[in-house]
Amino acid sequence: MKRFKRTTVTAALPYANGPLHIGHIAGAYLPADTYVRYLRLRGDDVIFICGSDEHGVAITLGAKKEGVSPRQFVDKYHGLMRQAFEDFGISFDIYSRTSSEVHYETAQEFFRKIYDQQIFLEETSDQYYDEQEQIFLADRYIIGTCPNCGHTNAYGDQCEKCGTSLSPRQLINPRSTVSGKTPVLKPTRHWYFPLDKYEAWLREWVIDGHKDDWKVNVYGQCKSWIDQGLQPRSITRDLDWGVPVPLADAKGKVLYVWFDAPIGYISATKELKPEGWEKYWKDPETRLIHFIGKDNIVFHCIIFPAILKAAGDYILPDNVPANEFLNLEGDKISTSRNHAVWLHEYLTDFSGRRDELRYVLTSISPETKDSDFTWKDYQQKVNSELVAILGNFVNRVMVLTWKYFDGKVPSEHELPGTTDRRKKILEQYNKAHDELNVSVKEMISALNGFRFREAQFQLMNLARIGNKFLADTEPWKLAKEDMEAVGCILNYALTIVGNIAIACDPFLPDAAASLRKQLNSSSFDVNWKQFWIKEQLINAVPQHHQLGQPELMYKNVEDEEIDRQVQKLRKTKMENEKPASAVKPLKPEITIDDFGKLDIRVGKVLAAEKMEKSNKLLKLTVDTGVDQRTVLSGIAQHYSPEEMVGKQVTLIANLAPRKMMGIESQGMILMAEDVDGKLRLIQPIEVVNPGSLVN
RNA sequence: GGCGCGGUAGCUCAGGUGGUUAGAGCGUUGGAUUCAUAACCCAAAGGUCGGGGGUUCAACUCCCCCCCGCGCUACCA
Repeated sequence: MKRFKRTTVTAALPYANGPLHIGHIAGAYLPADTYVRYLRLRGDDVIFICGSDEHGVAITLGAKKEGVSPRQFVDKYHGLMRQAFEDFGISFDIYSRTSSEVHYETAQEFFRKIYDQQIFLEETSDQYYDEQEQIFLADRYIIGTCPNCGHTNAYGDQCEKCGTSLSPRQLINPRSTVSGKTPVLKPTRHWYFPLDKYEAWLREWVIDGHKDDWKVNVYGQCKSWIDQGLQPRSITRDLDWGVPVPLADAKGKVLYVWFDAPIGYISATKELKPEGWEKYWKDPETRLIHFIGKDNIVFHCIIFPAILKAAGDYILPDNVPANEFLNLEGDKISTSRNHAVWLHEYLTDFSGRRDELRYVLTSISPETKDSDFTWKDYQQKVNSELVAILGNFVNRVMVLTWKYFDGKVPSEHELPGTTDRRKKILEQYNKAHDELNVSVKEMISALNGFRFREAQFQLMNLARIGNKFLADTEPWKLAKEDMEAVGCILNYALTIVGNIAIACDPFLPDAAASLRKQLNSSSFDVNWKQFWIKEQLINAVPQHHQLGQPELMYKNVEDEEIDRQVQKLRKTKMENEKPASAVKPLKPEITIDDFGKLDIRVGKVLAAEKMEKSNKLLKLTVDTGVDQRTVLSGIAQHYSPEEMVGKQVTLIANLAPRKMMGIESQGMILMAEDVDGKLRLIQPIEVVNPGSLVN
């Protein structure tokens, strides 16, 4: 394995439009923090970079909704997230933001650097323009009727109701959300990054170069992207919030958020180390690691590396340990539906219990597949693992040492195996020692491989072995006959406790602090680094040392506490379900003349077949009375081709034809949409002649 | 529809290049114990390894088909 001098660790920049929830934490920040803490303890040169991602249309839209400026809007959420991270103990070296001055400079410099090499493509295309406000409308600023489900407030990039991804031109009756007016198409110029030109290079770097050291989910996702063929991607937008395109003739253009956001890692590093930042990004002996969620894979493994490559002399990520998603009580976490455990709320409701959340989230870390957080599970893991195994073991050893030796670490010496009892103790000691060293090695190897679940399990194993060692040697029984043996046992038990204090630091920093206090270790814990270097048990606590007072590290989570949380989630769920079943409001009034424009008539389906390569479209041949024509209809999930044949249908016959998937559709079949989204055919109650008008 | 990842005990997960009775932790049940936050320790029960074919002397492990979950992507007048 290649040796590196230093490591740059980044955690995905959270988007500044809402608070943080446990999904964010489990996905990126907790594994990153654990990893960084481990590297620091080992004495490595490491920096841990993060910050708020504050640009993009969603921010401007959110600001507008709250009636504040984008600046005020991001200030609020940046502050909130920053505080929550800090309160939770995520140990960033810097938590910056993309609205900072340094970032503007860095991002513009990047653009210029690539621009000057004439790598970008420039292209003019038609986009919707709001004439009243005199601005081009980004996809999110246009709403209209969703062509799929008929939802009247679908966004230009996606319909929130049916989840369909859209382009603005697909919307029926597009409206600007800024003025409410109908936008017009107008040409605008943008810059594109020619990803396609980097395909061969990416293939070599990712597909050949990282087949074995990247996680399969990450590798597979990249391969899928590259194999599908890469397209040039537009990297600018018409917007007044963002990093301005640094060109004389680019007024009103800003860098597209996905281009500027990852550069934020570099800006933040500059802010942290104005002088020495370059070695963390340009020295080939620096290892770059991105911690992200799976939604970010393509940006960090394909697009950003290509940009770094284009900019020249930057290092590329050595690994991108992306996690899958965390669910909550069996459902997806959803910010908009408020189905989430918010970090800042957890920290209030469970004050002083940061380790508990860290522990549970790491133990269910979605490393290989989506996982599920439940409060019941949280309670069980805290009570039966943190309290019963770890906390209890430490407490037993502390209490015993105080009881028999007034809190003074007993002498460390070889126990002569002069009696059967002592021979047995020696056996138990050897057994425990071997097992402990195996766990230590496996823990460290798991940390190196970003397998934090496994690593934490091995940490707990130390306490498990410790408990068994006490049960096997039974010092409380020996106390009546052989205090020398008791001393040896407790000396070793304290060694285990000391090594746990060292080992738990990356995972459970509060426990580590408590243990240092209980062991009163400030005079000797500088030596603890050896544990990480030797990768084996060390003599962590010197003999004759005076211990501190025992303290309980964890307390049981009571039923009432988790009941309250479960109730809270249930309540928001019920509130969410109400509006979902509501009937849609009336559309604006129209005149009889508006209605008269529509040619609605009854037709008969002569033939029906499934459209190839589409899971929603049926291709219908319809007898309209005046002609036979082809109509494509998005009903394949509601009706099979067989059951459509021979059916009478109602259609709009004078709708402008539209080509879909290579075939022209001449008309639109009318359907009733039930509250659950189910589509049902509209038919006359008796059979009528094909071509009968509907008035 | 295409592509990617996943589907192993109640829960969370291990199971390089196929090979004896499929493992761990937690939970459950029983036992033992009292130093300890009714914790710890021991033992047991519990799985047709998503389903169906195939290759093989032998498949959780290889191949094909199907089903389910998640994601990306196309498309939905």
